[in-house]
Amino acid sequence: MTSIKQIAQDIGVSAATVSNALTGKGRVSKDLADRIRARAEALGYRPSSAARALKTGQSGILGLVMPDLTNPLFPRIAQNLSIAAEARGLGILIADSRGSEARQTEALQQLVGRGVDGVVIVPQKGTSPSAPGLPLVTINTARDPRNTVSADHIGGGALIGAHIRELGHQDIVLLGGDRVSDVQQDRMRGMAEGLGPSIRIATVWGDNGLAALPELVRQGSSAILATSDLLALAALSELARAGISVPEDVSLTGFDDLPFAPAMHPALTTTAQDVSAIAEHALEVLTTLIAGGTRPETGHAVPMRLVPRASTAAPR
Amino acid sequence: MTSIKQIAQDIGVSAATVSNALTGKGRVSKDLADRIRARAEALGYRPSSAARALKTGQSGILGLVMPDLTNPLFPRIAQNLSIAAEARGLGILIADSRGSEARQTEALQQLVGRGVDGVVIVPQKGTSPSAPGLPLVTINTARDPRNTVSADHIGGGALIGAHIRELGHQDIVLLGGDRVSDVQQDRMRGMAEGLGPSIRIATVWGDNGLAALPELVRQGSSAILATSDLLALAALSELARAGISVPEDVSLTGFDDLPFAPAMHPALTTTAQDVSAIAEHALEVLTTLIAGGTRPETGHAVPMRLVPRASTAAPR
DNA sequence: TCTGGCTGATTAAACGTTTCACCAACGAGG
DNA sequence: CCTCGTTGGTGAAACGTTTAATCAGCCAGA
Repeated sequence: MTSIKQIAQDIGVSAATVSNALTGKGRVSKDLADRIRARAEALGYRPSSAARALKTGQSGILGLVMPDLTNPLFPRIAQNLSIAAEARGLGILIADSRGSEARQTEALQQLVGRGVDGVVIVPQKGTSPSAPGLPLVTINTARDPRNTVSADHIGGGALIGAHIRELGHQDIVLLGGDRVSDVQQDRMRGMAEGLGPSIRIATVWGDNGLAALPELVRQGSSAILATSDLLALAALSELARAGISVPEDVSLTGFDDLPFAPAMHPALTTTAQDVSAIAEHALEVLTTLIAGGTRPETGHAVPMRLVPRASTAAPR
Repeated sequence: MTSIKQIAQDIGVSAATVSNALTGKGRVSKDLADRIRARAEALGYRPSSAARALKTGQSGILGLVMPDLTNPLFPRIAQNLSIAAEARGLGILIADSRGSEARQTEALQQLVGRGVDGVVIVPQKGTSPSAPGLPLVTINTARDPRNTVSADHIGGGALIGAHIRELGHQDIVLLGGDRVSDVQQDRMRGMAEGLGPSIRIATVWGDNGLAALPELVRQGSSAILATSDLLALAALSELARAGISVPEDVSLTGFDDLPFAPAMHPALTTTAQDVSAIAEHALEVLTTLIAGGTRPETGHAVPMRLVPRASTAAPR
């Protein structure tokens, strides 16, 4: 354990001077500062984060609370957040809110107990958590009044909707997985907007919805728009079982461009979100919040991008 | 900020007594201890982790280094590790080693700089990182001499192999994605073991391998064993393009039981690993290591489980 | 009555930084 | 020669815990 006073003793100066030289804060002659830095380097000196945190009240660590790490999108958020944090010299402490809202607030408490400087949270469906006195940014959906940044789910849905409309489809099925999710609601709303008024739209949910797809296609629906890639894959399987082929008999779209989307057959038309931009913006807001800045009054929506592939075509 | 001396002052005792009462270490009368705890509770007291870390030299935080969070298995490791850590009152700081080995050692340095008590690492393919003086456990494959715990990839492969053998297949294709990966090598070895000696086995890799599949099936191969679910999905698409159907014309298996495996058509036969058991064991070893204990001389292999689904059947 | 051994609590130092107030030296301006 | 501002550096306190050493009572046994 090389400490600051080790260096001070070696060089023959006071500990305060070493601290000043290393942090560049006080007044130290150029020459002496160089010698101190050299000695620190030679000793492999690492400042004790604990001591620094104790004195300054800042730990340099941010918390990240996520509902369920098994959702394939969240790891990407975590990764990009971690990259963005590192660029700012910060660390990321993870906490899993595992389904329940109670667990979510507990996780938040845990993090403050560990002395994090701020928190990024992807809230449980339908909740808007907050912690008094703790800088906190939310990644959710524009619908959440507390939201700080999110992908533009409505815009992404509109992209899909417009794509399908331009192909000439007139009779559409919207397939959702979970009514409670704001995100999925927004995607659906966007799809409806993108499709426009003169198109017939049916909306179905979950497993019942999946089971109903073949019958809907037989009744004339020519495109199925799912609110997630996983749902689209399940739909594809359901259709295959019924002898319906994509995109010949019916077009199919997903959402999120998960790793398996291009590997499907046919490759899935979907929309991708710029997760790194989301992470970057979240951290930008969070750091200004920590520095005592003020939260932007309105959430920021990062545009999504259409990824057209083989699963969509003009109707027969 | 309620501190320990706030409580001490309120009750009229010394700070040391409060500390003793709260940690249960020194000698404090039952009655006084109760009053102190009550007051602490009322004030919403949270001990300063920084101060504690400074004094004790233990931060209560573990580091987790992973090669690439987008690999769908790693989030599950992270999640289970986070759960196991929390049960022990520890936190998890994540670091992404993003592909390069240089980045990996840098991430390790970062973590020690932040004062973690120990590290769990999933090493880059082909590397065996270590950090002097830092308790460290590795989740990799039995082949790595430094490995601490892993799924039994060989055993999992054997499970798949035996399953296929029992169905009566005689001519098999093994499909790998990446020659460098120890994990994939082990899975292949296990498959070969499970299949036994009297069966004809061809091995192909990556995109070239994928492209060769239809021809191999036409030449008589009746089962394709992939080293990952994603690869299996890609294979399924390739076969569909060639008009080959699964499992009628050829059986197909994956590895890992990712979320999309049951949603495929046909649902994919695969093997699942007990990630929570792996995480639990990793943390068990790490905590004893931190407590000054000694590392078990040999790595622990957590058995995998066969998940038979519709993508495998007897050959025609 | 003295010794010794408990019990319950206190004192003070220490962990490694940061930071504020202070100081010595020095050259310049009057 | 005195004052003043600047430069380069030191001293010491403080952040909130933990912990070893100490101490005041008190009771039991000799």
